[in-house]
This record gives sequence, C-alpha cells and structure tokens, in this order.
Amino acid sequence: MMESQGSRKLLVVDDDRKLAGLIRDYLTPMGYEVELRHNGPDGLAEALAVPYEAVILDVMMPGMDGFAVLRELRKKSDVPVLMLTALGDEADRIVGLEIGADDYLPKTFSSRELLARLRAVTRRARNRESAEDSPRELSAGALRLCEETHTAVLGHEALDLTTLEFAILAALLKSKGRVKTRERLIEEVSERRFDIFDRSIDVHVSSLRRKLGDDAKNPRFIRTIRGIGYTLNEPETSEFGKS
Amino acid sequence: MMESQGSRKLLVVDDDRKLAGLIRDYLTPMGYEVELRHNGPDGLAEALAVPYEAVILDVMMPGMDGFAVLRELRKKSDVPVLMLTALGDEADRIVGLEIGADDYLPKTFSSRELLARLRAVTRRARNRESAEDSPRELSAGALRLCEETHTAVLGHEALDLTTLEFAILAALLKSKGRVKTRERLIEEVSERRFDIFDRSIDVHVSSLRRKLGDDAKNPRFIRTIRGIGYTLNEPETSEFGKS
DNA sequence: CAAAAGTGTAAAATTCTTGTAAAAGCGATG
DNA sequence: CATCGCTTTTACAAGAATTTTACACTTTTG
Repeated sequence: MMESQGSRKLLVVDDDRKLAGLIRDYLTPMGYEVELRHNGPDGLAEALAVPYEAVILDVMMPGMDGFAVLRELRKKSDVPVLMLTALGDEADRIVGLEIGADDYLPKTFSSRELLARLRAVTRRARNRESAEDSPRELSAGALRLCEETHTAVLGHEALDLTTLEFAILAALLKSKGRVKTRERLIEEVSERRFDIFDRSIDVHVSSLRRKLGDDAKNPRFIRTIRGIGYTLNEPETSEFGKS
Repeated sequence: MMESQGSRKLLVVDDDRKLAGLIRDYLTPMGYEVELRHNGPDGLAEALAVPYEAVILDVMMPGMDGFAVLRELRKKSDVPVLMLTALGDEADRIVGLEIGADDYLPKTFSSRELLARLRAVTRRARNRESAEDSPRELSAGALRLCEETHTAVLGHEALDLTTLEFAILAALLKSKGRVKTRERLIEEVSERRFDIFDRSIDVHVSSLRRKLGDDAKNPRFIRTIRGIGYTLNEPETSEFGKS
C-alpha cells in the first residue's frame, strides 16, 4: 500500500485464456500493466525481452510446460516467478520451488491472495537486490530520517511527522540538492493520485517547515524554487549562495 | 578442513551390505567412526539411541523403508539425514526433503561427492542449531517472551496469549524498533495464509494491547504507525520524543 | 506600476485509518 | 453433532491526515 514503483508490469503465461484474462482484469485496476501470453515459448521470449516486475506462470501447458519455461528463464533472469498449480498439488509446488520459482498460486486463488502473494514476491525480490544498500541513512545537518524505523530526529528532538510529511521529506533527502517538482513529489509520495492539486504539496511542505522550525523566506532545509518545486540542501552549504 | 569435533560418528542404514561397507571403508580413514545397520527398525533404534553426527539412510529397503524410518526418526530427532536414492529419482528426493531429509545422495555417488555432501549437511545442522537455539531472549522492558516454551511474562505475571497473539508479539520483538506492515506481519505470523484482511491484524493487536495493559493512544509497547503498520520499542526509549 | 502568476498558511471540508465490540466462521474435541 | 476457543470478518464511531479553499503576500512581467 505504501510502495511506489514506476513500472509495475506483469506477464501472465497461461494457455487458459479465460483464466489469464481474469487475472488481468483483476490486476489492471490495481495499477498493474498486464501482458498475456498463451504458450510456453512465447511466454519465455517475452519474459526475456522485457523487464517485468513479476511473471505468473501456469504449470500445465501443452508443449512447453511451466517448468520448462522456468528452467530456461532462470538461466538468464532472476525475475520473480509465481507458479500457477492445481490446488493441493504439492509435488508440482516443490519441483517449482526447487528450480527457482518464488512462490506458487493455487488455481483456485482469491483475488486477495493473488495480490498479496504478488506483493510478497516482488518485495522479497527488491530486498534481495538492495539488501545492503537499503539501510541508507537519510540526513541533512542536524536532521536525520530512518525509513526502517520510520523515525525523524532533529538535533535531539524526535519529530512527530505524518505519513506524507515523512515521505516528502524522505524524497527530498534522497535527492539532496536536486529540485523536485510538485508533480514529481506527488508521484513519489502518494502512489497513484494524479487527481490532487499540486497545491496540497505546498500545504504539507508548510507544516513540515513548521515542524522543522524552518522559515520559507530563509530556509535552513526546504527551499522553494519558484515556478518549479522544492529542494533540500545540506544546511551549511546552502547558506553560501544567499541572495 | 576447519572442523573440529569430538564425536564424528556416523550411522549407515542400508540393506545392501556391500554398499554400506564401501561407505565405511571410505569414511573411516577420513576420521569418521562408522556404524552399520542393515534394516529399518535396527537403524531407527540405533539412530535414536546414540547421538550421531549424521545418518546415511537408504530409501529402498525391504520391510521398513527409508522414508518410514525418516518419518519416525523426525518425531524425536533432528540429526542430519542423507538419503540414498536411485540416480535421478526426483520424486524420491522430493518426498525425502519434504519429510525432513537434509540432502540426498545418488547411489552412484563418488567418494568425493559423499564427503562433500556430508560436510555440507553437518555444517548446515550446526548453523541451524546455533541460529535457532541461540537463546535469543525476546524482551522489552518488563515483557519477556520465550519461543521455545511459548511463554510470555509481563513483570511477574504470566500472560495467557493465543498462538497468533504470541506470534505477532514475537515478530515485533524480533525487529524491535523497526516498523512492520500488516502485510508483513500476516506473512510472518501465519505462514502461507495470504487470504486474510489486513484488519484482522488490528484485532489481534487490539486484544494483545488489552492483555498487555497497553493503551493505543499512549503505548508502552505496541505503537501504531499510521498508514503503515505497527512497531514495538524499548519502553524507556520510546517515552522520549513524545509530542 | 498594475496585472498576472506563484507561494505560504490558516481553516474548512473531505477522505482515510484505526480501535474495538460483536457476529460469523472454523476446527478441534468430547 | 454440540460445544468451545480461536480467528477472521463486519460494522461503526472517533479521530487523524489529507485535500481544498480562501486570502494575504511576493515576485515576475509587460
């Protein structure tokens, strides 16, 4: 619910067009872009050609079955793979996990289960990738944020920030010095809501500044770039180029 | 090469006396003390009677086969077990791993392979032990959990927690300070149950808080991170940055 | 310099989230 | 198959966070 990704592209490989369509119908409104393939070779080619966030792969397919696809796929790619298996077919599941599937999904899945497993799989994949460089410490001067603990500290005082305030501050800290447009901030911060006025960002920045003891006119932290957006500089450095 | 153990005792259970003898002949000069048994019941009894470093167990045996032995053995013992299977019999191998074998060994093994797998298996077992029963004390302030005994104590009172309440509390304690999303908690707490609403976590947390004498508004233990999930801090520390 | 456009912020309006009681569901057990 | 304890769902009030609105103020522009 809190995750913010750009692509969100999924590939479903299943010869059962009805089921594949069903999956797409459910996931599209959830913000996924779902591509379908209806046989092993096509699915494999597509999975190798395009960087998908995850692949949902049916085990039982005529010709090249899911295991064969997975085996080939794994020679080249680490994309998360969810296997579709008949309910309760434990053997399938085990073989699948053995050759590198990330999870399995019974064919009688509920929409909620599908979504949850998908999220779990992609989250694990992300952690796998950025296992080490994630505990990155976000800081600027006396201000320090930790995403893991969701803590913000200014000097020795803990700051009591709302979810969005925290997210905005984190986004600014992550690209310290560079300017973020309001649009960009909205995108990064609140997943999928292009339906809100840019101005609401201003309001959040405003209260953020209040909590930071910051002054819009003469900012220690968040500086307004008129006509563009906001930026955050390392405090000492930013005193430099004053008007 | 680096290993230094006192015992180094192995048990080989195989009705094929020639093969069993071969194994012993190879492993004895490598510093192992190898005991042989030639049928299921004898092997099982021996494995339960003496603390071996590992057991090599043939699948195909008249009477009580290897799987049956393993199943019984696993009720009492965590000794590392290497199954001897016909070459390429993936099904056997999977079933074996399912019921708790640590690895399998094709009957056409090379001496080097035998030794390598044996070492791998015993090393894993050692790690497993030190990782698991490293008596990791789960505690925060006056609250203490012990997973082994499934006990929760607050101050001098024992707490009567349900399975899930206990699991949630343990999960929070295990990553003290870090935020856990509801999704994450569901995953950690009820393995492979992706089909429940986030909100049921809230309900468990609610009753957990009641039992802990905790207050959602001003928590001593479980703190809500709005929009994200829950977290548990060391009590003293958490009193710090209150608004 | 006046108009236009951009920004800061308080306060109102709206939407979301959470806590919790109570109902419903689900397994185990006798 | 009735019962019991646990888990999940439901429902809703209370409260918090977010968005919108409104307006003062500032900067840019012609």
